[in-house]
Amino acid sequence: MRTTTIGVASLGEQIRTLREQAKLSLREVAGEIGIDTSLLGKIERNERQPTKDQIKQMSYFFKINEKALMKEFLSDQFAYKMIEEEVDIDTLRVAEAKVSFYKKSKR
Amino acid sequence: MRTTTIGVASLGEQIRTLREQAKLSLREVAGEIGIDTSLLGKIERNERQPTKDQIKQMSYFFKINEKALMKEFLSDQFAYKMIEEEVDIDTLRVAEAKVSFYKKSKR
DNA sequence: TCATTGTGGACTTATTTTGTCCAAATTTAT
DNA sequence: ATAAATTTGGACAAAATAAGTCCACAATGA
Repeated sequence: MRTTTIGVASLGEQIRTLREQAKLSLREVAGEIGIDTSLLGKIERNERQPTKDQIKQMSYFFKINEKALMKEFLSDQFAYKMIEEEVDIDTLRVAEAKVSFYKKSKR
Repeated sequence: MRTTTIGVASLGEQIRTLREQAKLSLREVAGEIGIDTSLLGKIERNERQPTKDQIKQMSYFFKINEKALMKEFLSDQFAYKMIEEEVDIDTLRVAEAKVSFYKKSKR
């Protein structure tokens, strides 16, 4: 039986995995995406957050769904923030309620 | 029977409610907290995000739990971000999984 | 009508974050 | 073993984002 950790990886780790599976170097991918090698390295190590545009470029390059990558990006940000601010997990339930409420308010 | 909207309000709205229930003006509260009247007004209208310190000041002033206000603050931010980036609600489930995973990793 | 309160916008200042450069370390191949 | 390529780390510059201020105007109401 598999452990529960399968499928949980940070955005950076996921990008690194994609690159390694394609057997490409940082330089090759960074060049293609139009960013510095060092920057891509940092993104893979979660030392820098990619911009929206970089997420788009990467999803094109690796031929994966852009929204899926965006989801990884945001869930990562939320998780880091919650740990940093030491709020309990219920914060996410409140956020969920607010999303549907705010969406309704707009109409 | 109550509607489902009870209890869902933005951080700014909640702060405004607290102030109005105390029958205080923007100037009075802002002065006490040490910020500009205009800034407090903007915070109540969600045009500015309060800093961590301001959240602390307000929780002291209105005698409410600081963590609870912080929860409102973060859930608000998450909700706005999700709507802006148009990601689906499942993003929050992923975030939840990541929180427990990252916390375990740290030990 | 006068005084107080709240709003809106333009602008400045501060803070945060990205991105670059380069040198050192690590890995890989010959 | 050593040379070449790859990756990492840190210091710094540049850019982007966000807070905070000031002031004029609008609204409220005594």
